[in-house]
Amino acid sequence: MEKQHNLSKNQKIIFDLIDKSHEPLKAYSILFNVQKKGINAPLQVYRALDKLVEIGKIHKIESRNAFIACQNSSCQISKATAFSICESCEKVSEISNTKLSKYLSNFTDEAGMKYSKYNLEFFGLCKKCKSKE
Amino acid sequence: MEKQHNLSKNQKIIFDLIDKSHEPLKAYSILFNVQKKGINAPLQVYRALDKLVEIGKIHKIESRNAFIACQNSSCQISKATAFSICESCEKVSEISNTKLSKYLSNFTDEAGMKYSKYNLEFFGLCKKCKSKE
DNA sequence: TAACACTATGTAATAATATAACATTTACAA
DNA sequence: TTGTAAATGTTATATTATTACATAGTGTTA
Ligand SMILES: [Zn+2]
Ligand SMILES: [Zn+2]
Ligand SMILES: [Zn+2]
Ligand SMILES: [Zn+2]
Repeated sequence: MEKQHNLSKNQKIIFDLIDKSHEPLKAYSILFNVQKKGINAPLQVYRALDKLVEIGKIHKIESRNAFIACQNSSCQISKATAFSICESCEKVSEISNTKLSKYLSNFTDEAGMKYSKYNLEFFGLCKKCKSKE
Repeated sequence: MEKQHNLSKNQKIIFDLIDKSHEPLKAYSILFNVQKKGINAPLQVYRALDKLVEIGKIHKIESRNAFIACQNSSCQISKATAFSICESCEKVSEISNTKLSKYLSNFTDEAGMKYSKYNLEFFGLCKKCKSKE
């Protein structure tokens, strides 16, 4: 049984916006979009984003400073994330590949260090962009 | 035979600083440190950083907005990078593990997409910080 | 040499991303 | 109902990164 996180008002507004979007959203673009709903300041956005990331409802695409909704229902805590990023159209997809996540979650370095978390970003051309070349 | 990149004046100053550092450096901390050498503006730093990243002499730690020298002589182009990051002391090391890099370089997703580049960041506690717990 | 292309530099202004500090309110369990 | 943690509201500010434009150096080739 997964822990149920009841989103607060601001968290819900911001999550809904990200979830409906088909592309990663940046914090200030989120801010702009929710101003009609009474969210006026960057900090209100960042606080909601922090919480949503913490509980795994969204992920931050570090190389883009942007946020997407988790596309992988089982990934309630964002400790093991992998994404594919098209360098042409900037389409981002979350990769959910059991073998990959097992491989990385069990990865141990030379010094015997085991990691509690990872983030992997793959870059290339998506199908669409590849066919246009 | 690897292509020899003769660094320009600014590139050399900034690379030397990063290379001597035992921790990732942020752009504005670099700027502060090279002002005595005649580099006065953010853009001069960012231009040198961009070039150094492009030729693989340094890497950007995306989750930290910071830069470290490549610790892996064979990685002249930064298309396949992996790092371990201590969440307590912020120590960062570049991982050079042939199996891992082969696994990731050959990774193909469900849709058959192959990637030309990846960046992986592992998080956890380094040896030192673990023993202090 | 002269013409050209390319890379790098210098400088000012500004855009984009993110956090600090403080006051108040809400949710909810002991 | 009282204590505590979480969330909110607001202002100001810090940090990270780029645009725009002018100039200078480097190397190649006609
Ligand atoms: Zn996810
Ligand atoms: Zn694409
Ligand atoms: Zn490297
Ligand atoms: Zn540590």
